[in-house]
Amino acid sequence: MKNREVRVRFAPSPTGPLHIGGVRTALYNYLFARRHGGKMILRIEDTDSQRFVPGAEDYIIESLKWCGIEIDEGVGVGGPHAPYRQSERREIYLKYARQLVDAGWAYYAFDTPAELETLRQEAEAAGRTFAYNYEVRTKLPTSLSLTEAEVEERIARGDQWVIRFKMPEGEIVEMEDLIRGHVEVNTSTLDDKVLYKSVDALPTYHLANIVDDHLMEVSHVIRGEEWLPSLPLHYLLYRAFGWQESQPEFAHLPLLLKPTGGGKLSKRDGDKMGFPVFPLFWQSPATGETAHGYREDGYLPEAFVNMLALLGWNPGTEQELFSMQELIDAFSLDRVSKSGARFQPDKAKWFNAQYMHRKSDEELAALLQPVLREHGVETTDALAGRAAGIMKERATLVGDLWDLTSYFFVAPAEFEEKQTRKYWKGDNPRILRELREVLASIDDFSKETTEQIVHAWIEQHGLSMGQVMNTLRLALVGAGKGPGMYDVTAFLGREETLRRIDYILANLKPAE
RNA sequence: GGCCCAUUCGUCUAUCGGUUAGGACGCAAGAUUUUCAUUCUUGAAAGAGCAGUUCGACUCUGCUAUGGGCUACCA
Repeated sequence: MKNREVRVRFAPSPTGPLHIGGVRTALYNYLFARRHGGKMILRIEDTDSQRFVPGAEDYIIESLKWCGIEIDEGVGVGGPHAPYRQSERREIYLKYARQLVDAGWAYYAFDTPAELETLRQEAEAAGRTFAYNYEVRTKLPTSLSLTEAEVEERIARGDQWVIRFKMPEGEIVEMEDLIRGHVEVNTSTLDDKVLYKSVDALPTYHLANIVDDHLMEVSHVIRGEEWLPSLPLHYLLYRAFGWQESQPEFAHLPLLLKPTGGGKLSKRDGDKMGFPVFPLFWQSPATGETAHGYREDGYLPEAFVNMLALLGWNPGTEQELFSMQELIDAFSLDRVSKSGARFQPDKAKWFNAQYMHRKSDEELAALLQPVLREHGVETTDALAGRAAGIMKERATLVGDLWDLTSYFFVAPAEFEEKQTRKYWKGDNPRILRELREVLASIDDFSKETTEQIVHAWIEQHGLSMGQVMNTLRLALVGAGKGPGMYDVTAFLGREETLRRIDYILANLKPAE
């Protein structure tokens, strides 16, 4: 299928919050679509009525929106192939399942769980692995072993049934994966997967997925590696339907692994090691259980997306910081790696810090204002931006901004003990009193002028720079933190600077 | 157990038969410094093992080992 319109889909199941692995899959689909001028489809695969979780769909949509992953077609935006929620497409699938039965590619099965269990135990007793395949299907009540009349009767009287794919025996399926290359599998090692179930009148993933991808004219299926084992089934389904001509190309993405130990990344890892595995905060409607999200934990979406993009893909250059547009321009499936990528929380922080450092004062004001309000501080955007701008180099997460800038807005009422012990002793209070008079005489309280005058005064009196500056820092900040002192004095202005000095002189007893 | 996929510094990765195996995170040391950071410099740190192909393998092939995924009327 050369030169056909690129149409990709992200097709999550609404069984809970979207995991960052899922976000990455969505991102790669999006980048691929945009890179090739194609369409990005969002399809909700809610064919498991048992595992449906209310709110999960909204969560998915909001997560993608936060990341800047735009949907061209699908749930929430509509499109020519609507509906895009599989539960709303249920009447479509039975027809296709029956088509397969009629063509001899599938069959009705009436077996009960008990019957299956008996066979499973027999197999185990004989030391064989149980699989529902060519060997066992003839031993069970199916449309292959029953007469047509019997089948019709069972269906008519309301027996539960499923339609299973009749997996061929001893055939080599040859497949091509855009990331992994040539893969082949012997069908004898596969089993007869359920395609449709009468209990809830819904298809299983395999059927719904193939039918919808075909109907929605999907050109490339980009999904997680956990789907690789079912690729032969999917190939066979395209063949059974006679859709080989329009069969999409496949790309199976490497998995995201735990930071330490083995296995896929899971929610528990995040809780245990203190980093989010979800893009947004989540609260389970059933248990009330909550989970951290990158957004609420103070990560910027650009940083989050940048970090995720580089987990399993690289541009082949040494560039590490990418805007979404740069990612789109550089993205290519053949630079996606084959092996699983271990998630690294430290790197996520590093990326965020890089983006924090690059924010303008205006952008920072928008980030800081809500935090300030939370702490009861009312100030202008200009001031908030200026304070954040002075301190942004020290920030990793958005939330760091409060601790970094609070003293610009709130005068210290208490003084850090360590700093007090170190600097509020000996001659220092007296020196500060003298410094107060120097400062009081300065008309132009700009950073440069103040620095010039104070430094000259320090030199003239043969004082220690460290002693004077840190004592002043204690007075103005209340602790041993903050930017250069003249940033603080200039921001505070003369009146507030003097007020804070008077306060410490009047209220803090020198240490001994 | 069976099937499939994978395997370069601790981690993410570059290398597409010939390189002093490069970069980044993290770590260590140093410089800067008025606190805390930032920044800069430097350093330690890798081709799973064994065969084979080849003049020459990290790169190709096979086996082994290890890791991972799948093995539901879940996706």
